[in-house]
Amino acid sequence: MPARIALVPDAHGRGGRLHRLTEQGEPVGAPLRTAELAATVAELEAAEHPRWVWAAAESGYAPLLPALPRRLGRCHDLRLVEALLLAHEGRWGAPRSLGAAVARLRGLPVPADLPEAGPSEVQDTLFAPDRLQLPPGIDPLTAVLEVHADQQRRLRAIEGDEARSRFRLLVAAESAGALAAAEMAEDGLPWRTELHDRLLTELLGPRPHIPGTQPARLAELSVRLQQALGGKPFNPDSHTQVLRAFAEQGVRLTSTRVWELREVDHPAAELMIRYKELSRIHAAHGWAWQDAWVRGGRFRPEYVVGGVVSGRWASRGGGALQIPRILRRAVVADPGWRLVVADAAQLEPRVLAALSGDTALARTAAGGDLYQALAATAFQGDRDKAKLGLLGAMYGQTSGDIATLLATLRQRYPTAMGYVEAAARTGEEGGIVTSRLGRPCPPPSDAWLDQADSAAEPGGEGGEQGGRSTRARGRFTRNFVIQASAADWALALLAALRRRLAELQGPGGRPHLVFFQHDEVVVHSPAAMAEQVAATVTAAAEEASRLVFGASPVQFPMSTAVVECYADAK
DNA sequence: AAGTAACGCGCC
DNA sequence: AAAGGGCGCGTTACTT
Repeated sequence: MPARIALVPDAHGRGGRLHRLTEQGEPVGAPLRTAELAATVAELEAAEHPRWVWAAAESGYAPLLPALPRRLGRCHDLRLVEALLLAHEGRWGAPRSLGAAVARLRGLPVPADLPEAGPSEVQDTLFAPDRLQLPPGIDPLTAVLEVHADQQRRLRAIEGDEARSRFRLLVAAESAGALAAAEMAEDGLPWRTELHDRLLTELLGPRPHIPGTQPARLAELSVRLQQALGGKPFNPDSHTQVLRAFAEQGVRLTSTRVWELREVDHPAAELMIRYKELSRIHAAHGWAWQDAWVRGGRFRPEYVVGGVVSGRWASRGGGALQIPRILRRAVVADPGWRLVVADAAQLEPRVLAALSGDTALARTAAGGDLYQALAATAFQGDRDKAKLGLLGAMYGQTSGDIATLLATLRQRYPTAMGYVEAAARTGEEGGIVTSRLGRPCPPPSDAWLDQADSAAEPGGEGGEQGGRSTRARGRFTRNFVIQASAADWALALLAALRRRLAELQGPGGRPHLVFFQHDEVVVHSPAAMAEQVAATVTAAAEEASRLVFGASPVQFPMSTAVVECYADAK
């Protein structure tokens, strides 16, 4: 039975073409044409459970979703895999569209990737540019077959059995992420506009009738600020004007950051902090945001799989990954439904323990609260110190009182600390580090070189340890191995979870993922199934740990809550 | 008028 | 002496 099916939607209408493939990418039989692509795909999914091969989920999957009775199980997303392979091959600048990939294969001029679509373009699929970027005269299905076969060849050519099988796992997990991202964009996060409204009104005053006007509470704070700073009018949103206003009262600030304002002994400082808090909510997540991003009781952000070099996701529009905690009050399950909110407890230090094979740290990571356990063994029970020290080790921080904490960690956990320090050295020397599954970091870039120029050691002490930019890259690679391996794990979790959720079906409906944020998932579930979903999340986390880290003794516990309102989780 | 830099804050 | 990883996004200030 053929393992894969390539799929290409028609440029117009609901039809498309398909072609069965072997695992290696050789076409089997003749191509199929259908006038109802979604229906045909659904039939083939039920009968053959293939791995679907498409140019990109945006064009190959998202348009089918509304008409598909069930979600698809597996895919190979050519654009995401192309990006992974190009990075693996060290070709960082190269475009990754289907058209670019096929042009490279045929020795044609390689088209640049299109800039990412804005929200207006997303709505307007009819006139959306053809994002496949195919060179003229090349049939899209032919291109899919050629590029897929080439990618399978490149995957087979990866040196080392272990490295190759890990990278294949990465390819599968990244592709599963494409499925999950498209599905979450389709389903949306339950969002109660009336609760959001009420919250905004409590904080800011009623919604201004005239758009662009300041809400009452902000206007009032502006006035009080002005009075507290000598009465001269100034714009509290302008850094320069704020600095000047404070300076005229004899308060010299180097910035308008909140932490700096907190240390200022002047009545205006507190007002300024409050103003910044509220104006941020108004500007970033106020009524304008709601109008733009919430429709039909759902917040529908657009996720960008692999949008961060570490493999973390990014989002486009709506700031999906930066929703302030206070706004979680507006995220409420539908009647008769629950939100199962689960996050991996202290994911990154556990990843460090598993990555480095530090058995002492792994033992510490066996129980519930890793920082507490670490504090008990190494920091006389001081949890804050333990946390600060470990985070410092993972981020490359060396300031303040961190040094003694780091020394303690180095002594207790030489293997783990040696691992991050080796990664930092590799980075400082200009080398490449990779995640557990083989996602590589970018090479030293102009950004780091520029930083070297602009920061050219004004102290003049000369760099026996190298310059600021060298150390910055060391911090980057030090953190990369952990952040990117945590992203590997999170992708594996997501893949395992969506597969397991697809097997659950209750009378009230089917539980589905509605949110994913680095180390946290939210599942919208019929109330009667919520506990089962919680157990499924735990099982998925165990599967992810086994897949990514093999037989490591490190545990990756999920802290899970079943709630109606997102704000009530933890 | 439109694009870019800098700032500063939200999330992990 | 100081030295903290990754993003998105909205604002002002400045450049072209």
